[in-house]
Amino acid sequence: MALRKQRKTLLDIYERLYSHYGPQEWWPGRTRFEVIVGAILTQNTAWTNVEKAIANIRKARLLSPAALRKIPHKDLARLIRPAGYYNIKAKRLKNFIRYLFSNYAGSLNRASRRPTEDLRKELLAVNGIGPETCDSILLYAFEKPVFVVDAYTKRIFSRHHLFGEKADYHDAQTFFMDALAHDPAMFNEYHALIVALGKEFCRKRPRCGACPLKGFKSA
DNA sequence: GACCAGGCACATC
DNA sequence: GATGTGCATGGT
Repeated sequence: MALRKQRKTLLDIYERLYSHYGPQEWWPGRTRFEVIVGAILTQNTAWTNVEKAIANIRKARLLSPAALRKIPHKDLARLIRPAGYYNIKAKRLKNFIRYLFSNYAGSLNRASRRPTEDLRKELLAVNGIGPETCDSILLYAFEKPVFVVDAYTKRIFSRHHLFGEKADYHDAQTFFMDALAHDPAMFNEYHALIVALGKEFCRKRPRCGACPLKGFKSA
């Protein structure tokens, strides 16, 4: 009963966002590998800065696991400079690459055949890949049915009292995954819509203005 | 010039 | 287990 209400609330919000923003066509990356690189580079960073970093890697013709494996840390750090935290992110990219080669011979296709739960555990064990980056990779690179929670999700849903202010990542994720069908395409669109809404209206300092969730009442 | 962005690991209490 | 801090560029 409570779950049905939760489901209706979540679907109502989804409908509002979808009719306001339309399809988001995420992730903005051309290949699986590019999606993963973006997922790491966008940690606490504006996407416009990530685009510059990825463009630099592409221009240097290094946007592949094998190429990034060979390039020295220092050179990689220089290329991704616009994305900020470039030293730590270069290390994180290298950590992922090392994992990919030692477990899957550098093949994302091989990795994608692994059961979701196993893949999730492995990714979380890579230093520099936390819950959001991990789930972004699972959903957007591997099309696994995993709901991605980010700062906007927590902010928006706690401000609307749909879950507590101190709900952690797993609490928030469970809120969606318990109530919704496990459909990767829908999870993809929902998270992307939340980010679209967040960017426009729900930054740290909210500016609700013409927010499509204005006046929203949960079921 | 302050504030913020599609986090994460690590130190300290 | 909770809370604080470093990591850094570029846009508003």
